[in-house]
Amino acid sequence: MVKRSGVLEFAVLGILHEGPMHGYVLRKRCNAVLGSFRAFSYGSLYPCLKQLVAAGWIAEDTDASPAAAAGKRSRIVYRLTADGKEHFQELVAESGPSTWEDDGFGVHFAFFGRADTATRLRILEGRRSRLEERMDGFRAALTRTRERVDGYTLELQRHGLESVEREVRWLNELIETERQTGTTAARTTAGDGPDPSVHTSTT
Amino acid sequence: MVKRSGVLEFAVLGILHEGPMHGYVLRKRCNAVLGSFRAFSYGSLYPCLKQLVAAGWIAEDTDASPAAAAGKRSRIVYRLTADGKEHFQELVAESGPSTWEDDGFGVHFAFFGRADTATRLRILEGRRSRLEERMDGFRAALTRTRERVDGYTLELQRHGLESVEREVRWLNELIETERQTGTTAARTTAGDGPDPSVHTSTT
DNA sequence: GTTAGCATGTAAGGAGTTACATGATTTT
DNA sequence: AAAATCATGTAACTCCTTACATGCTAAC
Repeated sequence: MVKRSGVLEFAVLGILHEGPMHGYVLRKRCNAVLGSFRAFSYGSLYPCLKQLVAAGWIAEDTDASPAAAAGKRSRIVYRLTADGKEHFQELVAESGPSTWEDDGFGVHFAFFGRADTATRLRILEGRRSRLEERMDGFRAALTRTRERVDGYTLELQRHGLESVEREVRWLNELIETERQTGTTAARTTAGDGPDPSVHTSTT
Repeated sequence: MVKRSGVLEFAVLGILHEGPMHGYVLRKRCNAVLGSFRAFSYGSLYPCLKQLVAAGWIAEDTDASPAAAAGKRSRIVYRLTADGKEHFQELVAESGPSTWEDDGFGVHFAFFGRADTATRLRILEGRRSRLEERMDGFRAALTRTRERVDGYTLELQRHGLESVEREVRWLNELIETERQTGTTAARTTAGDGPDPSVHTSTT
């Protein structure tokens, strides 16, 4: 029983908003969108797709193109179901711990355009308070160990602290923008209606 | 067969350089040293310790303190063997992929003081070239998708790029220092002789 | 006609986590 | 004597990767 869920599931549902695809292109599209944050292998993608079908979030249409018609192994085209869209909206709005992790946040953020302003604000603020905790941790470590640790550990902690501080400033800007305008930074259209983002395109 | 290796193994061997300890304090010390980069649970620590014993990198001494002498479950004190020290030196010098990962790098860096200058330089440069690849990835993504993606994805990529650039600058400084002095930033004593770093202390 | 790349999958394993079980020792 | 916390472990599960197996189709 190889259960599957989490970040890959989320990404698949997110990508499928662009329209029906079969596994192969889905993975490419996925790795293109998530860019440098995460990459998935077929070994996890295909089993994940099956799970999502079983759960009812997506449906498979065995390719109806003329080329298929024989008894051959036709390509399977996956599309989002209504339930899947709904489920995705729940996931986007979710503020569970995984969202605050580094990985999880990158992926979540990649589909931010599909959440509404209130959700976005909540997620951004959640992430920020997580980072603030980390900052405290760094600062505590820095004062605690300043004398009895070698220069490298110190350097690492300093660099870590500065990175986190930078990200907090970034989040502050985003939160500010979000508060003022609600919808300036992006074309905001939550999960209904025609796609707010890219459709599969020639690359 | 629950195999174990990698970053936890590395951390355990690193920490045990400070002196013999039993599992409980080892984990605390570990999470203290690795601070905000990584935390381990007992569920992975204890099995890992057994593996390390089986491999001969560490040895267990059933606590010889007077309190134990009865038939009770005495606390097990782990100490590094000579083989273990040797193995750790190999691991520190290792430039395998996991070292360039974010997680792996933080942990590796935390024990940098136990590697020699040449090794340190190699690792720092390896990390840097990894980051440079990532930078290229970000830049490519930024130009590729500038028009057909919503503002959030763009923001994310920009922030990501800047973070990586910052880290590259940081690495450059470290590499520079390392090249000039070899041993200014830290009290450098590679894996022999008495400990270069902290001994178990009251906290 | 054979390499390259499209397309789908499975089996085994890796590196951990959570939740649970248990018992010893110290503090209040 | 009850509560906290020290101390050691196991079982089940998570979520993904690698390596493998397979077959189709387009390009050279």
